[in-house]
Amino acid sequence: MIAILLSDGTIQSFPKGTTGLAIAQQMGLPFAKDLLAIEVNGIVHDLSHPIASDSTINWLTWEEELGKQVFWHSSAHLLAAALKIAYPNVKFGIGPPIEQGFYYDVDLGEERLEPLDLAQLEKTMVELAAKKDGFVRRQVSKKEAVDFFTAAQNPYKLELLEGLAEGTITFYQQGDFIDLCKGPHIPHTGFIKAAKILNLSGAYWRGDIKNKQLTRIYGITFPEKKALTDFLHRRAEAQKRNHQKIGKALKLFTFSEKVGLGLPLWLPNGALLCDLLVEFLKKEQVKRGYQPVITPHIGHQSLYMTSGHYEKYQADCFQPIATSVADECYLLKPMNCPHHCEIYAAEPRSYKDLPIRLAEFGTVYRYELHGALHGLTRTRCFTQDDAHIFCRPDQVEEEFSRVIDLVLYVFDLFKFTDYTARLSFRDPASDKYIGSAADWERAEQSIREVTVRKGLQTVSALGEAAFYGPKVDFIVKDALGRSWQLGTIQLDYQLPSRFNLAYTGPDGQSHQPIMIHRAPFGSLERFIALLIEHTGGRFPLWLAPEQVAVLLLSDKYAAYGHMVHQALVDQGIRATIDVRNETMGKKIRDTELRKVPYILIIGEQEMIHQSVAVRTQGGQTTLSLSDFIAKIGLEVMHK
RNA sequence: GCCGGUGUAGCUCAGUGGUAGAGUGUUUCCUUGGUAAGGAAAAGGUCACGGGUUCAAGUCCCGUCAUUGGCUCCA
Repeated sequence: MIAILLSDGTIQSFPKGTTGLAIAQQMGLPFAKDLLAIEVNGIVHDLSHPIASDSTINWLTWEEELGKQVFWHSSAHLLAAALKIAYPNVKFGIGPPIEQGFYYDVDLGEERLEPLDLAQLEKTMVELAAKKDGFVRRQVSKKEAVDFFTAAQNPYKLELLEGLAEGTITFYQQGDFIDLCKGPHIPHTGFIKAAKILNLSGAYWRGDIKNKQLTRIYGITFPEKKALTDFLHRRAEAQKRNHQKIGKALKLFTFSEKVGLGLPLWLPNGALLCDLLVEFLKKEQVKRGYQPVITPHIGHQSLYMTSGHYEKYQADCFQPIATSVADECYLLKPMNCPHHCEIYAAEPRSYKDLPIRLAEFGTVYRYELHGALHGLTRTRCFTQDDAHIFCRPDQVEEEFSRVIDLVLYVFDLFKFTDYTARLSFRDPASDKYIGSAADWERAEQSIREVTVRKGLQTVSALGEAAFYGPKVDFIVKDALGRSWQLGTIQLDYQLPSRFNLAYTGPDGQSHQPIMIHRAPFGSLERFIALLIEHTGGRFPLWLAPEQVAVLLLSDKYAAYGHMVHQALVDQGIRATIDVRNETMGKKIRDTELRKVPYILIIGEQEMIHQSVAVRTQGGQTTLSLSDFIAKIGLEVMHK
């Protein structure tokens, strides 16, 4: 007998080699029929997996994330089986579950998937699922596996097999369909009640651009039809928060082919938003000891050779700008740091001067790949809320920690509560980095210590570091769940060395400062895009391009209405007045669609009492004009 | 850059080979109103662009450009 520690904390004895399914049935669990898989000592297994020794178990159903992952992984197999019926010559790559569903990378050879085929695929999947075929696991020898996929003429699975050791290779079969797979899977296909193919894309085999591009089919499945309907509904709702749609509706920004790809044009409302954010952060940075600097949009090409940016990112820069002087070349700046390094170098620095924090809202230009451009989140021209802190080694942790405070302050203010702080370290196997291993070790260690001390919840990512140093990136999701890096803090021992930056220490000797690159917003464009998606365009009062709209019930009250409007404008409130010949319902609707925080209705009652009828999202109330002005003044001040 | 989708009025979109459409916005007129669409009229189009097939192309085919969903990249 073995002892099983159940998720409710009790311990029970079961025969050695029992399975999750057997335990659940024996215990008569009410949710036994919903069980998808079992976690044994932290590892997810099939319900039919024999448990050999004392273990801690955890039941997995659709309600658990891990359960969903197993469900979707099995669904990928179901999709593959359906594909195999429609395209007998299809060759399979990999088919993992993802955060929302799953995909399968397939090589369709000469065939092409048409949108009409997708509906058929969904239908086939549901039909196959209804057969309730079990997912049968079978351990096979490497030879058998190689023979199988050689016969199937599948180079992808053969390549995967090369990386697998004898004794670890398993096949899963449901119905007629057999796939190389380590599992685990749900008991049978019958759990899958609804399927949707979401989209198609190209995807390089093993993520390598040098490899063949396969067709990636994204899909999602559910244990109930209604869950699929709900999912599609939520998705459609999320799409309404798309920053490009709202940006157009609220006249925030636009793009013009004639100006150029990925070059945003800020309309008055959007420009106001930019200005307000810049003004906010400038004030905040003054409080925190930053000094503003301004640098040109171009710089000598050689400047970027010195920094190393040109060597690394030549292809991602706009072509160098030639002048009438031979061999003279300027680069549209892809980064602000080299300029800031030269400002640091402009005068001799003492250890007493440090830290020096140079801040600039610097606009940079990067020639992003055509296919990578994406609204305001990926542009070829964007403004970084950039600053570079030059400090002594003994100041690194303190400075780094202060920057974290600033980033968190900003995120908190804008209610970006659901972010990931990613420690981006180098991949020791890669040669894309500059600088000594010792510097990197020191820098990564510092970042680890500071983030731990700040109590920041972090995830680590190897290979995500900048070429000159490790960083902490603050990542936020958009309406559709795509991740975008906003804030970033980067530690850099390399540029100070490349630019020969120095300060005189207490010992009278020359020392090299350490640089911290940081940007709480990251880029204004991207930050605003995420702000739009998070607020649905309903900005906090202090940021709303139009804060108050004055609506006249009829032109009989025009004189009072204009007086109210002017009083608001005089107080620095962004107010408009609607004098159109329209019904009140119409004016309110139009104003609500512009997501104006406060609507003032002016009619006879208001004129008599020198008051305003205030309509907000929450409801309506009547205030005296002066009380209203005082109220929103306070609201703006407290953000 | 690569793989799919899409491109029709300022905006949102319908239009499966036979005279270019709707809603909304704009302009003008009527209506003078109490919390999300009052009524009428007018203006508004090189159906992204270029080729091809056809008696005939917004519609079918090819190419280009843009856009969108991904892949790759992201200092």
